[in-house]
Amino acid sequence: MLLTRLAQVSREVAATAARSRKIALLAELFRDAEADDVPVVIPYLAGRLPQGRLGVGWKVLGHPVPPAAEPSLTVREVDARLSELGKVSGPGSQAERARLVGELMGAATEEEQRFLLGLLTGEVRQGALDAVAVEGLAQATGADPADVRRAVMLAGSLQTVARAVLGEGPGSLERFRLTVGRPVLPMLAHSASSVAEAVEKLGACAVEEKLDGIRVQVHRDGDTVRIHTRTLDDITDRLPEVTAAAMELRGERFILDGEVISFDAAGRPRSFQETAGRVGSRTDVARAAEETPVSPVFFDALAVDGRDLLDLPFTERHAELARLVPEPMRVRRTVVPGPEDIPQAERFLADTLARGHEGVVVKALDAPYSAGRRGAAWLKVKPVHTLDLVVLAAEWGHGRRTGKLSNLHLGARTPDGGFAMLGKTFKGMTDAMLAWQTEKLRELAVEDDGWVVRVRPELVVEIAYDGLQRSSRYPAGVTLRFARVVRYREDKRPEDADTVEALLAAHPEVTP
DNA sequence: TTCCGACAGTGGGGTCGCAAT
DNA sequence: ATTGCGACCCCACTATCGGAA
Repeated sequence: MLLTRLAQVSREVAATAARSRKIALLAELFRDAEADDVPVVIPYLAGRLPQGRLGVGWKVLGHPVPPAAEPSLTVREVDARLSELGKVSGPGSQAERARLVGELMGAATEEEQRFLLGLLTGEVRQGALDAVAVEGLAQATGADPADVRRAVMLAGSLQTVARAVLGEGPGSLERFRLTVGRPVLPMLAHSASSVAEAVEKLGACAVEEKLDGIRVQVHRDGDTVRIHTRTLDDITDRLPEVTAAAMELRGERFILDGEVISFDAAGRPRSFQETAGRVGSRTDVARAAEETPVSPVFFDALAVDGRDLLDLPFTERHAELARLVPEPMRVRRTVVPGPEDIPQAERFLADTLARGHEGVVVKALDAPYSAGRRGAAWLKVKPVHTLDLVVLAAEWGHGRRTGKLSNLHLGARTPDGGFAMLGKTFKGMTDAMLAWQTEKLRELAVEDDGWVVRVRPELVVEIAYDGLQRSSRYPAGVTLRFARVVRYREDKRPEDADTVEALLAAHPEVTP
């Protein structure tokens, strides 16, 4: 298959908002793909490279190359060239990668160049990723979309399933079963603004502590342990303590879901930054493990003794978990029979926060494990802080925000009468707010370099955030975690905004 | 007809590791 | 030795489509 076909379909898919039309376009393309094209066409259409990331970013791609007049590249040829590119390493590798990319781009037409650029930078933005590809696959083969989706979740990979179903038909989907040793996409949670709201929604539920660490899926098959992240990357080699812990458990074959986190000597959780730094360390794991040991804390069992538990209600899965995993290695929880017991749930949240954790996850007792879904059966509740800050500048948006001032630079007052930038946010604003702030900030503009528009510090905005973290980037030595806009405060003047001093006082656990 | 679940888009900060300087 | 870049952790929120109620 020619790359130009893919690039055309991608453009058409991006041009339509209707999901049904996107699906039909992908289905038509899948039907035309040859068997050997499939392992490439599928990930490309889902906006991914089969090789994963290649170490090619905006810097390497920064030099435009004159496009070819006629399309000639095949999908498989592109894939082969990118595989070569991925193998380049060592001194001089960056220049060599740039050369290879330039060569490839030179063979591509303008439309193909745009498509490749999106692929290489992970920004295809055609409004069709995995979910639409799954539907398209079902339509192309006559399979039940639910069966295709389930197979993808269990295989942890779209292309494996695509190859099977396009080559052998819907019957092949049956062989994708939960298998110890093969990672499954984890179930995710929605947010709720209070435990009361969450319990009202779910009824009988478990309220569990939410640890601020790294999500892990631990597989043990006899003497073999494998540890995967939320995106199914294998991080076994970085976490010897977790492997050891899994070997201590009273089971030979299982899949557990949990969080890995570092506790200090007093048993208090270390900051996310410390845990993440440890889990990210690959070079001297033994030393990292000594300095910042981590512990696995489990909250679900997907398989035990090779038995698939996914469709069992949470109550039963948890009973299996409790049989296998001793209490200290399980997440703390309380079972809440119904809305009349909301005070119990609230006490549990308060207690969890007092012990230094992030919040709670409220889980319906009767819900199955919805692998790969952001199911409504799990609701996270975290405390939200708010501040009144001053807009110091704003950045021009991209994509659907092109032409709008989007990303706000936020400042808190300093003792000298100035402002210290605490971070940025583009979250929480509606289209109406986006339009309003674009107008307003243009009136206040003092400088526009085409990227950042600096403004007179006069506009006050209420910002919600999850907490403070240390920062080497910002002048106060701290930055807001997950800042988002709540509303503009036109009733407030900049001198009414919050101060850095007050912010630091409100978060004594974080020192700049 | 209205509601709501699922999904994509829009990017945020930090840390690590590698290559370049 | 330091700096810059890319990958990959954590993540909130809104808009939109299309099926469910």
